[in-house]
Amino acid sequence: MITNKSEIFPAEQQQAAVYAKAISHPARIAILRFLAESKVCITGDITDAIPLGRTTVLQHLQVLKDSELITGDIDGKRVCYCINSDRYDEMKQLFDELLKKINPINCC
Amino acid sequence: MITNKSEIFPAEQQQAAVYAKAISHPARIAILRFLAESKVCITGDITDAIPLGRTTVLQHLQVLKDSELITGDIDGKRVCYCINSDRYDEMKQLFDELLKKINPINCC
DNA sequence: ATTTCGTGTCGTATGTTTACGACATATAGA
DNA sequence: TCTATATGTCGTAAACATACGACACGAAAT
Repeated sequence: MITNKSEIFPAEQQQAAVYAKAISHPARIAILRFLAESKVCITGDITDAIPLGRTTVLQHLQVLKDSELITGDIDGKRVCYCINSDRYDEMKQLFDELLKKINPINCC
Repeated sequence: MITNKSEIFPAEQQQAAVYAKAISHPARIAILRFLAESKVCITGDITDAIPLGRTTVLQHLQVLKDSELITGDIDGKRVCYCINSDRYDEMKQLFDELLKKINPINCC
């Protein structure tokens, strides 16, 4: 059975949905905020800052990487996770446009 | 096994995540846009406008209702789905604050 | 050389989401 | 009354998400 038909919708809406999904868990919002505020962004530090198991945090990091909102580059022994500014700006713009387009009217 | 620990995060982040989840599928973005643009917002019309089965559309409507972004009031024979302006404004504000707080820095 | 530390991957349990057909109900019209 | 229409509910299959322990690997410290 087909369990995903997302591709039949306009690309713009698909991409907005991808970003929305990326930030649809409080842990991932917390990770983004931590990355934005910290200067040293390595996995260990992130795990310490988020009250979840290390594996779970890694998983959330992977979800964020899949959405391309963050990068995870190897820096010698450690891995440095950073917010991808370009994608982040794209997300902001997509949300801005989307929210502007939807103007609630009371129809009933 | 515990499979959800969302409640350990700040309420603000939880609520932002709830709204993000609500718009994390292109079908639901399409529904919101349709509701914003149409004057007659009944289930049948929505089903006609979204290229998915009627049951699936109803399910997406239920997700949006759970997030309180829309209401679904019975209007005689028909049910009128509308965007909940108050919640919609709250979502806009939460996203705005969140996106403002996260200022990407290149740490590597 | 051995241990420790930081990291990633694998497996697994449980719950949620997406998609839809089949059925039920209730109102309006023939 | 019977039929058509609009709607909601139930069940179910497949996939995805969340959470975490156990294991593997490589670099640095002892």
